[in-house]
Amino acid sequence: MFMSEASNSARAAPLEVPDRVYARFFSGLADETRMRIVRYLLNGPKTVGEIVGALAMSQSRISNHLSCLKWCGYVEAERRGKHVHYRLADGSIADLIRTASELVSRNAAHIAVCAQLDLKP
Amino acid sequence: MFMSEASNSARAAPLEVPDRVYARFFSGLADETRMRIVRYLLNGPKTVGEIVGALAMSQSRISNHLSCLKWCGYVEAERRGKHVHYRLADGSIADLIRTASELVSRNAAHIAVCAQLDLKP
DNA sequence: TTATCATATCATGACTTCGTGATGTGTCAA
DNA sequence: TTGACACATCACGAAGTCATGATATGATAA
Repeated sequence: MFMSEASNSARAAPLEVPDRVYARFFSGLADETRMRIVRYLLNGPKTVGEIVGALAMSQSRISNHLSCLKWCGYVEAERRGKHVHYRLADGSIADLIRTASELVSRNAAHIAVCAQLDLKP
Repeated sequence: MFMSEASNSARAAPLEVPDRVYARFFSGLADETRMRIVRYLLNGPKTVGEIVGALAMSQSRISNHLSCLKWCGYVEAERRGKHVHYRLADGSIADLIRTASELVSRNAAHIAVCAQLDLKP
């Protein structure tokens, strides 16, 4: 069927997820715009227009990033009439942010200086 | 002083961390090589040489990524003689990976197909 | 010292990602 | 239907990231 994967064994084993997929997943949050969207959605579901207004960014920009976030499973979309409502796909996404907060706040100033990944300072 | 930031108020407020810094932080895990290193370090501290051997990658490649991970606060280094031992900087990094695991495994196949972020399928 | 092992840093080219502006799709009301 | 509104998609140029190979640094032993 559609997108099967290692479904030959009797019981669904812990399903070894390749590191490449983990990296892709985290790259969903590795962008300022997407991070702002996700954190804005912590306040509850919002339409695209609301997000565009709140973040003061172009519609195509927001829409592009939303599609990226949706693909990675961070958000879910639901059409209601002319509007599309986006919400965080799972409560544990907030946990993810929270855990990161603790780690980040310990050396935020340090990380902030890093303009490029290869050229840290 | 060096790298001050919003340190004018009497009490250290929750220290509003800009989204740009969160994004930078997560970009530390947004690379397959770095993810492999981090997950390998879940087994305990390792020297650079051990990591190079285990992941079968060039020394400069590993070293570059380690310095990136160190900068973002994922790992800490300690020199002992000729060797440098790297370890995860904090126990909650394992939590981060664990939380992500649950989210990822729900649609690993979906994420895996995403070859490029903008060009999803 | 000098040689050697272990690790770090750097410049370069290939590749990826981002934002923008233009255009496409879907929905509803008139 | 047509028009207008809300959103999605696309191509392109600018900027960022990665792996590589060469070179630099640090530590120990001879």
